[in-house]
Amino acid sequence: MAVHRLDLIERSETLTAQVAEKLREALIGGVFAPGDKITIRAVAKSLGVSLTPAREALSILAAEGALEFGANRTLMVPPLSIDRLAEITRIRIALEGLAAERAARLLDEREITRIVAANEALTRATKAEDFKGAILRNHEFYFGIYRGCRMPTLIKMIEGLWLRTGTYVNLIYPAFGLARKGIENHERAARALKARDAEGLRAAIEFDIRYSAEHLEAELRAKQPEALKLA
Amino acid sequence: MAVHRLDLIERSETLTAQVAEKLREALIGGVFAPGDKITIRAVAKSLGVSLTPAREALSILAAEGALEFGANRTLMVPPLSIDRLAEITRIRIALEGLAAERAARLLDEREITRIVAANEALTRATKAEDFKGAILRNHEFYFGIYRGCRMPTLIKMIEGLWLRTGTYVNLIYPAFGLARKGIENHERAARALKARDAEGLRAAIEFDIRYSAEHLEAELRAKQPEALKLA
DNA sequence: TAACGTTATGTGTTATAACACTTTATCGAA
DNA sequence: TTCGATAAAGTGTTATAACACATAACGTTA
Repeated sequence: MAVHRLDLIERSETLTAQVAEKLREALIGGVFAPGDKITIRAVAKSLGVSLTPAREALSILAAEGALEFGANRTLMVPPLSIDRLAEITRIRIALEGLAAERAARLLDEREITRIVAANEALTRATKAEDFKGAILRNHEFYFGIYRGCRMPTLIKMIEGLWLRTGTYVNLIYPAFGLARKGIENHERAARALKARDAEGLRAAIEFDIRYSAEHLEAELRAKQPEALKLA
Repeated sequence: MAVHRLDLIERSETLTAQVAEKLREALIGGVFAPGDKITIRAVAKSLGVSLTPAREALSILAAEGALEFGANRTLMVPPLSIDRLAEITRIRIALEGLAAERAARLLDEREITRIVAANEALTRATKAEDFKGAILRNHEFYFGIYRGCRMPTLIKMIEGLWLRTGTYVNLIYPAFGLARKGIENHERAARALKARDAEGLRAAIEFDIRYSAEHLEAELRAKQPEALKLA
């Protein structure tokens, strides 16, 4: 048999997967407000698909925890209570600390330089008050590190957690992004990374998670004290 | 208005949710073998529902990581490679350690006595070689503890992790359950729990996770050395 | 005007049909 | 018998229709 090595035909993703991805983007992009009800038909119509893939995508997002069921089986963007933020923060510290520690040991030089570059781009974007860009760079920086741990299940779980706070991060980033402390935290992480200091990187990441969570919590208390009562 | 206090009508769960639950039970019950292909129509027919809820339930299970996509969008019960087991074990230690530590501080006396009772029932079932019962008691014991941490998101994540190894635990339990060491581990956890020794409980749980993972790994290497190569 | 019943609209749920693609079975030719 | 083409069955994907239930709008009545 003549063995010509050909690239595989790329199979376009299913509509369900595309809808789910669009919804994730909208969620971290701040398109929805916390507490917004999301209906199947609205999603289907706005993306030009039938009910079937829209509904399936929504139930996937719900399974991932990015959406939640409200009364009467309606779906909504979950509001973030103080308690829930505290819980997510604890889990993030455990999981992202683990990922960071292992990544420090496994990342190769090329990846490290790319991550450091993402961090510099983040600093520039923040100073230029380009918040959309900063959020993207921030994601690149963190997940550039996490991908280094070579634990795909772990990475997927961390992504799920980020999705839950994504809406809020978007809401408060302007105030938070300008804080000098945030940039310092990233610098510390970048230094530990370059030195391959696993414990140091873990500490820096954990500190940054805690720091930004405190910032977000303060913002929550200020802007919507009723978050204390919400589920 | 005559205010007669009536119980609320119980709304039966959707077919989708019921199918998903049945599948989870089958997965931890050892009905499927790792690598088995699962088709939408087979699930639909065997449970007497149409394609729609069957398909939706399957995609939820896939989102939870309990099922995986194989070639050509087929769904299958994910085989457990040594690497993947190692990854899951690391995550479990991080997450279940966190849950146990907080639970030791928050559980009340009534819950603790119920957990200890579940452990005693587990020991009895193991000695009587009632493996089905032992697996159930084991679940009760662990999640009795974890529920005490009052972190619903965390608990759901841990449940997802258990689902991934469920099939295998079922396969190897007879050999594992009889190990005296396993019972000792549980006893140590129960003692720490009664003493409200958070650090001790975390250590006991972490040790038991590591111990049973080693046991499972040895079994994997013995029974199916090809697991090393599988994804 | 306020409370209530009625109708209309919106919404989640489920079944079914149609389509494209893959896998298996079948069968004829070398 | 074996290889390869063709037919058949299987399978995932998607759209649509029908149904039950919830909510909103509307008008009627006291």
